[in-house]
Formats: sequence, C-alpha cells, structure tokens
Amino acid sequence: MKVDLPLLVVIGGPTGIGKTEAAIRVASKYSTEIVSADSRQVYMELNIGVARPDEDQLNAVPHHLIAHRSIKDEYSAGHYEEEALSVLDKLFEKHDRVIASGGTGLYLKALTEGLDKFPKVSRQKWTSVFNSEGLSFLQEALRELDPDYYRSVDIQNPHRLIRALSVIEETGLPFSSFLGRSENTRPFNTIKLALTRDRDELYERINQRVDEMMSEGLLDEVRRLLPYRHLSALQTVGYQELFEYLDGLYTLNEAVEKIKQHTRNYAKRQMTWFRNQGEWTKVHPENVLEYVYQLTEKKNE
RNA sequence: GGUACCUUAGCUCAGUUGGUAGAGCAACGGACUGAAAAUCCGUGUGUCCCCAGUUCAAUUCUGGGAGGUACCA
Repeated sequence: MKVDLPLLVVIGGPTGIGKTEAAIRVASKYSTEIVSADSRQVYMELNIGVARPDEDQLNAVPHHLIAHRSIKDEYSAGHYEEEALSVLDKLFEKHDRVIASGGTGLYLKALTEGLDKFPKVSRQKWTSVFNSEGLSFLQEALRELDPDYYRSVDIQNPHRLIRALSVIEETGLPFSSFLGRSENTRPFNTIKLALTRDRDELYERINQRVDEMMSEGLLDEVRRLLPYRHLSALQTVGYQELFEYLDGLYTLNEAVEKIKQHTRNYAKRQMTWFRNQGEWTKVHPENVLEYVYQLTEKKNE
C-alpha cells in the first residue's frame, strides 16, 4: 500500500450474499459513501428485479451510479470506468476512504485496474452479420483481420467476435493492437473483499429473495417494460423469464422457479469469477466490519 | 381382488439379440478487456426396485416379492 493515498474498500461477491447491507454497515461506521458496481442497478427503470437498495438504505448512506441511466442509453464497462473514476475523485475530496460495492466483476476490474482505452464503437453491423452469416463467418473474418487475437479469444463466443470485429472495422486497426497499451494507475489504495457464505445458505437466500421480489410487484415492473424487452439492459434474470410467462410459454409458478434457478446459475458464475481472479480476500458478511477495522488499525501502527 | 404395462443418473426417459449403460434438463467445474445478471467451454455423478434361479457372465432371461399406472370388477 502506498502511503498518503485514500482507501477504496471494495466489497464484491455473488448476488444475494448480502453486499448491500455489508457496504452500508461499513460506510455508516466511517461516515462515508458508496459507489455501486452493478451493471443492472445503473438503470432507473429497473428496481425490484435487480434488487436495488431501498429508500431507507439509499437515505442512510449516499449511493452513486445507481439508477442514474436509462435502459435506452448505451452503457458498458467503459462508461462505467469513466463515471466511477470521476465520482471517486470528488468523493476523495471529502473522505479518506470510500466503499465500492457490487457483483459485476468486469466493472470492478474496470474500476480498480482499468481497461485499455478503446474508441466507442457500435456493434450493430457485426451483430446483423452474425445473424445472417453465422458464427463461422465471423471466425473467418477475425482470423484474417487479427490473427493474434483470433488465437487467444474464445472463438465460440459470438459476443467476443462481434466486439473485436466492430473495433477493427471502425478503427482500421487490429483489436489486439489496443490491448495492454494503457498505463492504468489509480490515485487510491484498494482492498478487495469477496463475500462468501455456505453455498446451500446462499441458494436459500436467493430463493427467498425471488419470492420477496414477486410479492413486491416484480410482475408489474416487468409488464411495464415489455415494450423494451429486446434492449440489452433487459437481457436480465428476472425479466426475461416473466416476459416469457406473459407470452404464455409457461405458468407463473414455472417462471418463478426459472428465475430462482437462473439466479443461482448467475451466482455460481460470479463465485467462479471472484475465486479465480486473485487478490480477493474471502470474508463472511458478518465479519466485514471487523476485518476492515483490523486493516485500519494495522495501517495506523 | 383380476388383467396388462411400468420401476435405469437429482428429474423426464432411451438402451443393452446376456459381456455392469446414455440423452435432454438440472447439478458441478471453467473462461471472459465495453451486452458481463450477458456470452461461451468442459464434466456422467448410477445397488439399472429387492430376493432367488438359470448361466462362464444377469440391469437384460425365469420365478417370487415390493411400489406405481391403466383398465376390468
């Protein structure tokens, strides 16, 4: 840790683990504020289904980068990195430590380590090429235009190919020429805590939370968003399943079970991410306050 | 009570003319630098209902038992 730099306490972990509460406890204790790192809570139109902190919680501690964008806006990890850094800049004028909390691994990486700088590009063209020509066409195109990236990228993954080809198309440069170029230094120290719990317990919490969302009116929220179901912001667990229920594909009960299952699947993917990312200290939600406190004590010795 | 059919992976089921078995879904493991709650890759986890018989060998054939479904009473 570098001396004289402020501290960013990062609280990550899978959905439903208890990040929101833990972050609020730590932020309250140190009278500071919270920067969210959640790719779905940024949208003002999404509330119940993305487990946005409630009114009381938002009033208890100031939160940033929550519900400040529309689902109709383009938003991505790049936007998030810019916004988060500028918010942090201002917050560190008032506080010597700030809390970041969220489950979107890529956003946390963007915030703490930074991404390489890319121009903003539209993926529209290559998405439609993919739809009409198929995956192997994209593979061939990338192999020709950027053999280096072709070798390292997962060529079965259309998202990756579309992204790379869009960048190449608009810049006239290989995608790989942008990688590893940027020096990303951060004007703050970071400690990264990945919240963990017993898996069965986490899954049980997820199941219960989905039931709570339903009784809070998730179905109404989804019904209002039906016209926007094709936006990427709505490619989201809890929304797609209820759209399909409204299509008559299955019963409400079946839809709710699918939401629970898909949320568990998502949590599992997040656990994989945090487990294999390195640098993340596993902490039980109940011990977060104590853990941060101990680190602070050491720092002052 | 009688007759027919069924019982194989967590679930729904396929299969072995007798050589201890495989699909879908689930589950589990993994990847991932701008859609990341997305997207993609990998893995079969099994008293083949139980007991006995025939056989070199039975999940498969025979007999009995248990449970289930349908029809007849």
